[in-house]
Amino acid sequence: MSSHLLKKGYEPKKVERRWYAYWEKEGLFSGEDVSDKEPFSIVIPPPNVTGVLHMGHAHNNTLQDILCRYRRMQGCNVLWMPGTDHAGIATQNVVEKRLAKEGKSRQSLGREEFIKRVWEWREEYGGLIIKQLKRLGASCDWDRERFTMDGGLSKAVRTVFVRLYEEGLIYRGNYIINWCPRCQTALSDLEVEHEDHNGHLYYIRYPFQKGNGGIVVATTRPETMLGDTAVAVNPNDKRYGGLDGKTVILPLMNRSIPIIFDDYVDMSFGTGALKITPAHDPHDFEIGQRRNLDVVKVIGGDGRMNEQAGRFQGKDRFECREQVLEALRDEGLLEKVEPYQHSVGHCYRCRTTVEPYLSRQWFVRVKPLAEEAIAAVRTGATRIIPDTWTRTYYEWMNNIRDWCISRQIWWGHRIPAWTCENCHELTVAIDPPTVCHACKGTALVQETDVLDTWFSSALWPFSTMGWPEDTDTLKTFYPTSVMVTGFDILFFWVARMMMMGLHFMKEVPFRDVYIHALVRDAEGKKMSKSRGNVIDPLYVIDEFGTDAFRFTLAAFAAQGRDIKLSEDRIEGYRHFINKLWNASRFSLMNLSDFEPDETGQDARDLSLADRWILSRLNGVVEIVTKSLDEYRFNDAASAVYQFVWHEFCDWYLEIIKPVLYGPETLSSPYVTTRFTLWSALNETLRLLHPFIPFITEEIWDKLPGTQGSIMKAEFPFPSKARDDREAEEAMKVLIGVVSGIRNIRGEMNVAPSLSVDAIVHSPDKDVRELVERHRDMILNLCRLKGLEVTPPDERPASSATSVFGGCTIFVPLKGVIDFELEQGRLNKEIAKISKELDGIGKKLSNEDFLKKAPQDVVDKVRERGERLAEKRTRLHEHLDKVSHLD
RNA sequence: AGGCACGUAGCUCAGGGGGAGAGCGCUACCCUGACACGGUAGAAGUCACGAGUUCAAAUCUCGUCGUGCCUACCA
Repeated sequence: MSSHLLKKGYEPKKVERRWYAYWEKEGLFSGEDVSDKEPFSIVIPPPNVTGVLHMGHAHNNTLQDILCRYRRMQGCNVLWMPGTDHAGIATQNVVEKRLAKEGKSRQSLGREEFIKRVWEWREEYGGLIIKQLKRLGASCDWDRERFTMDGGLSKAVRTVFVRLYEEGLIYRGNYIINWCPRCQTALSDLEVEHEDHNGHLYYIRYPFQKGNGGIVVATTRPETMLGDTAVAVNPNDKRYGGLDGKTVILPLMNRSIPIIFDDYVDMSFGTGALKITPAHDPHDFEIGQRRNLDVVKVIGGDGRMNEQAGRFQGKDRFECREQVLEALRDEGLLEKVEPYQHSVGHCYRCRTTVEPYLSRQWFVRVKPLAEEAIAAVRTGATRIIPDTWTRTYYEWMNNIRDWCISRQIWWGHRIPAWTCENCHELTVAIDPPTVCHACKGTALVQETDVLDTWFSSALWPFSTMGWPEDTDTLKTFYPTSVMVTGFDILFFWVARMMMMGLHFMKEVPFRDVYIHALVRDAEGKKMSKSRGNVIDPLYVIDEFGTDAFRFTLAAFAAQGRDIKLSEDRIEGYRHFINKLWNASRFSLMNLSDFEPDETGQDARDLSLADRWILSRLNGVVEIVTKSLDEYRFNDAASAVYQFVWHEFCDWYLEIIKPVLYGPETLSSPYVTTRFTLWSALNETLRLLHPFIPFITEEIWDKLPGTQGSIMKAEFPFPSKARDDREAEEAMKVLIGVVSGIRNIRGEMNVAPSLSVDAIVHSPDKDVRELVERHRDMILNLCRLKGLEVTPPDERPASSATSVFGGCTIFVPLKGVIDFELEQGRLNKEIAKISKELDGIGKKLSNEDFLKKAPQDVVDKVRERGERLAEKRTRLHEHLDKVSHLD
């Protein structure tokens, strides 16, 4: 028997590198475009090219990998489509920062040169996160790696744009959009993050043009008053009756502006008078449209006041606010200032306060698209899991507003629209047109804006598969099986993929959407760089190994609850990996010369323990399979953890040691035990592989009788035929007896080195025979020197007692028994039983319970009551004896 | 302002109408020939609070309190 098969400690680093390279080399991650096998596909939520792997990615991709490896082993044709996202604003920011270090700007380079630099940057650094995903063990089909700016995907983007335009679902127009003065681009509503802000409500008097007095308006943004073109009041507001047709003088600007009546105005807010700035507020804009008001833009794209702002021109908008207030104070027009909390929008990329800004932009009319997307979930074509998110999805889809898709940046898909310099008509086309569609003129100038990055992301499930070509990949793998993602991009991405998928593929992009939780720090706070509480996944992998990390993530991935992660918790699961390693090491030591074929399968005469462990294994396989099918990763992980540690290691391995250590290697028990050990380990490894791919492959490789990668082995499947209730029931009895004896030893302070005797009384002949037949096992597990099994008989003198099932267990402790200790032990047990019996008694004496509860429940309670009562009686008897000298 | 989720052992969380569970931590003993990243045994909970439904509630309903998150065009 040799012990060099596995090293004493598991060394993840080398193992991980070796096996990942092997898997890649052997092409084990490849999906087949044409295959008879059942397809299973996932498209990866593409990380930003600028990204580095964070906990969110690690969690997200671990779950996807578990699913992919699971399905692959089940015989599916699996495609896990990988790739990255060009992340327009983020990437542009990164490259601009680098340029700044060289003393350059994107403007100084020019558009074309700048784009070239971005591509160069991408070549050099863009692959970082892909490498990191590989360290996680991600089994993506890397040969298919996509990038949202690739030629094929760009073609898909242009195709979609043109078709939507032609269908009237894309339009261009002047509207108030969210503008980031730092990024100098429009943002969609979703890209604005609202935060509560402790500001002020300023009350400003606008004097009447004629006569004395004036009207007081309230605003949080006094600088916008420079662009006011009206003051509105509610027509029902008695305070302002008779002001119709009156005008006021706009302070500081000395413009005369009308007082108008509009239902929109809330009488109860402020003074009931609302200043109207159509160019800088979405509602004001609407009112302005309705009432044909002038539009005066006073803030420029850079966040500074423009030439319309009079003497404030050139000032930053916030600086201007202070100066406007100062000026109003000087003129005595600032009536009062109140502290006021309101929410302020910030750019999700750079945190700059967003400016509502009137400009010409491109929009998608999403309502019609959203209707299809709502219906798809309602009919169950796509399931959202957990179900609670369905409501959120509907809520958002029902209230959806048009999507601003144009961005005034350079990095991205340039909008395929050309303006004719001659007739100013737009020509929209997939490929650059040579003539204007209207006047046939040839002087065409392309739109300079690019598309929102999410526009191309929305096409990801089919653009990555070759659309608009009609490819085999699409035929085989679309719709994808499941989208695994966090709720933070449910709207940004999932909803939009639904809309685009349905519209262009006429089919949902995915059957299931599994929404997982966020990974937080140990205190439940969101991990963020500024907070300094991030745990770097790569550090974790280096420190604890990928498998321990993955298993932790799976074990904590309960639906609907965020994961609070700390190093301690990962360390705990490293112990599990180590346990598996050592159990395997032990097994391999005893299987070194084992050949599965040499054991006649039919001739096997399995021991009770053998039958038990195989039956239990079947039970775990059932739980794992069912749990993974329902995306309950934590249930799967804890079931397998429980089995490996507390059944396979704690009981099975301990039970079989004497057989393996014994001299009789030709005996039937030796042969069958080795066979069972081998099959159980073999199956357990396959069961564990999706969660912890590296260590299982390493052990698999060393396990006799296995061929090729474990990735190609079959995932275990549960079978009724393998359920062995009889063996499980019998083992329950033996485990109970062993635990009873151990309990006595432990509580009575019997030194572990001391061998004692035990006596088991049972009125049940079958139980006696069972215990008798496994006396060696019990002797060994309890360190006994003798075991006697008899029908209930005279109670052995000077002994401690334990009652389990029908058995009464005695451990004679002549001379060493501490009567007080024993009494305490018995009393405690009796008290526990009595308390339970009280409850049961109450139930059984309740007429209604007996009448209305289902019969099987009544029977069960009654039976349990009898059992407990009997047990208590026996304990009482012993307590009596122990109390009256022994 | 609305909406959603969550309050179960010291900590992190499963469970979801009929016997309160796990992991970590804790206590005692043990380096027994896979593993001290280990073994054996043990202690520990008014299942947030209050009502209701029910023969029966940690579990279902309503309310209260607390904690998180999301949405929103409250000047």
